[in-house]
Amino acid sequence: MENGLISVDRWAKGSSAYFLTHLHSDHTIGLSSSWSYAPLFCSRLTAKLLPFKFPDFDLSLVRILDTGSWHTLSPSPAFPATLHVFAIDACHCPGSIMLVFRGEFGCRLYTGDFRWEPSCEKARKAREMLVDVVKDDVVDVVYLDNTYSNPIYDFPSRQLAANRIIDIISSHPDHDIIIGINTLGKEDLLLQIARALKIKIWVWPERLQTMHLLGFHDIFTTNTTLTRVRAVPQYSFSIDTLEALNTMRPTIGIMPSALPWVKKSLQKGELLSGSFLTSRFKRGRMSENGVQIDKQIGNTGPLDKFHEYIYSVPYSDHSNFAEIEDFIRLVHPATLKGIVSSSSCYIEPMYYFGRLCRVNQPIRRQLHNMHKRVEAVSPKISFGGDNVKSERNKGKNLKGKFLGVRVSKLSIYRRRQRGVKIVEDNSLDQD
DNA sequence: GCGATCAGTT
DNA sequence: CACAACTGATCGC
Repeated sequence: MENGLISVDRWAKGSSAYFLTHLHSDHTIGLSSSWSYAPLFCSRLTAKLLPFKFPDFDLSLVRILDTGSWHTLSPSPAFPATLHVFAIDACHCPGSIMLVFRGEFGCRLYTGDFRWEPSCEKARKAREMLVDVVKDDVVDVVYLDNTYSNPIYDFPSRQLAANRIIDIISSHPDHDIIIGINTLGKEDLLLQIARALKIKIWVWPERLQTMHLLGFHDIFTTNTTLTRVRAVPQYSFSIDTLEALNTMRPTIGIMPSALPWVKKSLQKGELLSGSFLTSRFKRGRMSENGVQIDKQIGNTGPLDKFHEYIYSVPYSDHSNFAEIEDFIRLVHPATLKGIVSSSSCYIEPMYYFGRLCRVNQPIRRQLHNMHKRVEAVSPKISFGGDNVKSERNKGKNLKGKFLGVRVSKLSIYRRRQRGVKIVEDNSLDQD
């Protein structure tokens, strides 16, 4: 397999520069404390958090990409090309960025994981920044966070979901509250809860350290006697946990996640015809006045009750279908590639968004026609993880058949790694 | 011990 | 069932 000049969220040897969009573990497969192949570019906040995840990481490799300005890598023995890169807040988790690259290969945008809601001020600013960056150029390729690039995925803004969660908590004034979170992300949700209910929030000790690194000093605590709201690792959040807790004190759990809600719709057989939840949230989104709608949503019945003690609220850090569509319309790239391909609901992004691309239109470069396209002798860039099924998996599947075990077709495609390889058109390396 | 991969969990 | 994100077991070195 070819290695490119640069890699994004991909940590195999062979590139001259590596880019990290954010610190979730599905984007750091292959990265470790002892990794040292080449300089690593990331946001300031990611750089700050990096040693916490990888304690002995060689920090002399780290290069900060502040958002809002171009950074240039000039030719040198270590980096044999000129590359311009621009980082923009992806609003996915603290430190997350999307990246615009300009080089011999043209202009390419790697979204990383992102959520840009129209109602989010930070996202609006990021969006303006992107408009400014690409306004005089054509984006040749968008590498897209296509996690939910299927119209069946429709869920409300994080603001609406947060309000729903706050309502659930305030309607259980005598209950302890457990909220499942991961090692990074959903801080805004917890902040809003703390602010709205004027309470502190318990987190586990490592998470408190993260909160301190993120600059939150007075909101979180590791002292259970100071608050009835606790954010716990999602991994330790289960029906059993909640049932055990309820033998001690009345406790409810809240799962801030988009998917159980999809599941619920599926169970009701309403998914394909448009679920009641979908239409409910659509009404909310179409309204001009978000605040009033918040209350409407918040006051609706226990539609998100998942279990006797558990509520599931569709709080997602990935863009929903409508937001992705809006994003593609905005960027209007020549073509698109998904960075996730393991989903059973996966549909080639061009299927839905191809009409928003320029593939069938004349591509006219304007100001930044920096170069002619050189016939690539070899791929110049290789981004992200590859999403090609491995020989090993194929073998495993065959074995399954041989033993008469019914192996899910999906298992062949199971890939946890995120990201994509970027190579020159028509020069895809074969595995 | 380390990294890579697989299996399994919410 | 699925998803993203994570933990833990296992294998090879």
